[in-house]
This record gives sequence, structure tokens and C-alpha cells, in this order.
Amino acid sequence: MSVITRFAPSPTGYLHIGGARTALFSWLFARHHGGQFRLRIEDTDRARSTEDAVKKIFEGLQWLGLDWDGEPVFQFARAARHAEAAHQLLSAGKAYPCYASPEELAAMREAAKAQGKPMGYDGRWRDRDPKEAPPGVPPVIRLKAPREGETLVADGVQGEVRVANLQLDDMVLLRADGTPTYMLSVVVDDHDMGVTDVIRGDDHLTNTFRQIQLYRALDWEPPRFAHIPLIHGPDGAKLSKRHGALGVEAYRDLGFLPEAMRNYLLRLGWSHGDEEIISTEQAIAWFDLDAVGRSPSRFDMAKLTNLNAHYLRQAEDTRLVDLIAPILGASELERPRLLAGMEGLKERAKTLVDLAESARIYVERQTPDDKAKKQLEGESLALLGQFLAQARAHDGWSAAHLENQARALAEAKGVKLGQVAQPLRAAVTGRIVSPPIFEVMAILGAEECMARIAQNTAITL
RNA sequence: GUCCCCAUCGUCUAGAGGCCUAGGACACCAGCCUUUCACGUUGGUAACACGGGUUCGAAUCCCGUUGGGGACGCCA
Repeated sequence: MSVITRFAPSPTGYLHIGGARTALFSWLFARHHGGQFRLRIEDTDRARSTEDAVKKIFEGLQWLGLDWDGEPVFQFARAARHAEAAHQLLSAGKAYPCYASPEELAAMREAAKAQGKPMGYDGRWRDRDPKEAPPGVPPVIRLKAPREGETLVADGVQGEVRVANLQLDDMVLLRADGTPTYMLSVVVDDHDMGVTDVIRGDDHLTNTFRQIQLYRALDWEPPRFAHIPLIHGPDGAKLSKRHGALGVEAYRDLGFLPEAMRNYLLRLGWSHGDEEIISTEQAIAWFDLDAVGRSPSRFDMAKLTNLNAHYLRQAEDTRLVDLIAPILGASELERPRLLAGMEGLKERAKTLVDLAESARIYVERQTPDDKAKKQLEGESLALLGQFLAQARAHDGWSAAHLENQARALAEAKGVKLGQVAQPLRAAVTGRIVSPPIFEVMAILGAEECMARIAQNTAITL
């Protein structure tokens, strides 16, 4: 049977980093095995689900390059089907109505805790005659789960995990208003969608025992499960909005490339020997569950940034110009300069935001900053003047030509090339850091350079 | 409280009993390269949580301790 995986987020917020990795792993697994990767929106919590969140999830996955097969399934639309499964269990005697009130339930939990027993429903309506039901109380429907033996999960990542059935209580299948609970919905949907491999966060591991009991009750074959460890924040605590749990679009806005994100997320919890830089094609070829680690990992911005710098250097110049143009508001006229300068810019940038910032020198004239100003006084300024006088006396404005002249001047004056280049850089770019200055000057052209120098220094030509 | 999972440099990890004086990557420090910065390059600091076993031999297997995490909803 061909592999079918799914990613099943609830649309209560953006697609966060943990969800993104889960989606990536499921996607890679499906692609590796030539199967399907499907998307299901778990929107049964009407109060918390929003359309905006659904949109954000779609956009997040698209940005990451994780394409899904077929149409997304909206879980709420299938509520009737879920309820049908519960009623089927009810008539088969595998489920029963329970009339316990919320207050009773709370009391049960407290009592169980006090006695050192697992917290949960005590099964008081399990074998009770429904005729004893309190009048006017709509019941919930609970699964009549096995009280003996144990339930085993043969997990693709965690190995064999088992728990005594006594630890598990009779879960609610249908709420008092007749709507299905998450546990029921997931099982029915995964079954109906033909999901063969459920890859999800570790936080679902204990749910899995209950879900397997449900599969058994419904006489369905459970899928294979794989629970991947959670991602923690830099402080080791659960990932919260405070540090890493931003939506993927936040990382996009921070200037990260999707391929860098994919590579980073892939290496968080998965490895292939000492490989670090892994293309998506390579990842598809290599990815499998046996190389997924079992321990949680921490989110490390520094490593993501490093990877991003790598992919930035690798990226096509035209693509990068397209990506930074909106940040810069660069007119069509300036695109040729950006394109010409991109080679030199991109190897110095860590993020698209950095890149855009450093690219401003090609887009607009900059007022010298404080450090640049220091290069435009005294001895430095004198050297600059001499360089300009010399440059003006010769024809040609290529990077090589300008550099040769600067070298000649430096040699004649017995100074280092930097002493000529730095004032020049300051006058032309307004900064003390930039791509090679002669290259910058060549791209800008003589006219623009002279205008900037005149504007930024007292030198008149 | 009950149950489940986890544990190698600061971080991500390699390691499936001898190949480990524990390897790589990021970060950090120092040198080199160099018109600045970055890249690149050379070197360095830095880890098997602890305690018991098993074994000729343990980072690797077993048990315990400690420390993290997760789950116990008519949320998903």
C-alpha cells in the first residue's frame, strides 16, 4: 500500500515553528516513499478557529514549499460522519451514555489524586441502567474501553511504548450537544482519508493509546505512528511566543529564505551522519524515521542565521533583487545597479533584511554616519583629494582602473591601500563597510560618484 | 498526584560493546588572507548527568537516582 501522511493543524493561530517541522517531516516522508501528503484543518473548535488562521497556515506551508496533495479536508464539515461512528459503537454496546456532571467529574479527579490513582473518569455510568439517568440531563457518549491488559504503540520514533489500560479512562466520544470530540474526529478522519503514517508531535503520544483503543472498537486497522520530539526555546522551556514560537511568516519577514528554514528544521531532530548542508532533493532521498532523534531540541537562531547566509550566497542574483526590491522600494531604474552589485552584496549578508540595508548604497545617496565622517577629515581627506585629482586626469572608470590608480597613489605616498580606499568608501557610500569600493564605484558610474563626493566632502572639483 | 518520554561540547548532532586520547556543524577565542566588512583558511576552549551492575572491554546493554519534557478536558 502506498504511503499517505497528513498534517493536521488546528486553525487557532499561525503556523508555528514546531508545526512547520512536523509538516516538513510528514512531507519528506511522503515524498521519500512516493506517497501522498495531505492537509487537514482541525476546525472543530468553532470558538477558537478563524479563517485568518486557515489562510496563514496555507500561506506558511506554501512559503516553505510544502505542497499538499488533493484538497484540504475541513474536519468540521465531517462532524455528521464522526457522530455516525459513535452511534455505531453505541448500538454495538461498545459505547455508553454518561450523565455525570462537570462537578462530579471535578470531584472524581480530586479524589483520585488524593488516593494516588490516575486522574480520570471512574466509569460510574459504564454498566449502569440508563433508566437511572437524571431527568433533563443530556448525556455524553463514552467509549467502553478495556479495563484489563495493556495498550501498545509500536512507534516509528519512540519504539514500543505500552501502558496499562487501567491508566486510561473511558473517553468522551460525543459531547452533550452531540458534537464529536477531537479523539473521535481524528480517528475517523485518518481512517477515511486512508492515512497510513501519522507523524506528529510528541505531545500526542499519550493520546495515541486512546486512539488505538478506538480503532480496535471500530474494528479498523490503526495506521503506523511516529511521534517526533518537541522543539524547546533557547532556555530549554517549552517554546513560547516569547522566543522561537513565531509564525513562519515572521521568519520570512525577518529575512530568512525558505530553503534555509527547511534545512535548519530538518537538522533539528534528524541527521544523516555529519551532513549539514542538505538540499531538499537530497533530503527527500535520505529522509526516514529511523534517523529521527528521540530527545527534544532547542531552537537556535544563530545556526538558522548561518544557514541562511549560506543559501543567500547561493541564491540567484535576480531572485534576490526581486526579494529586496519591495523592502527598498527600488525603482526600475535602480534594478540594474542592484543586479550588478548583488554578487558583492550577497556574500556579506546574513538575512534579506541585512541585504536590503547594505544595498541602499546603490539606491540612494547616504549621509555619512559618524564613523564615515572620521574618514573625511585631516590626512584621510587630503589623500582622497589627491586620488580624485589623479583619477580625473585619466580616462576610464572601471574597477580595475580605479584600483590601479589607488594602488599607485598609495605606493607613491608610502601608505597602505586601505588609507586611500577607506576615505573613498566613506565619501561614496557614507559608510565604512561596503562591498569592494572600486567595484561599487564602477557600478555607480563616474557621474554619480563625483556627485556624492562633492556632496559629502568639502572637495570641489 | 498518576502515567509516558528523554538525557554526548553553550546549541544541533555523529556514535548501534573494542575503530573514541569521543567526530562534525553553529557560536566563541586566536592567527592567516585582505581596500573595509564578510567569505575562506589554520588552530584553540568545550561534552558522554550521577551511582550501581553485565562484560576481558561500555558513551553504547540493564537497574536505580537526579534533572528536563509531555499527557491526564464535554480543547485540539
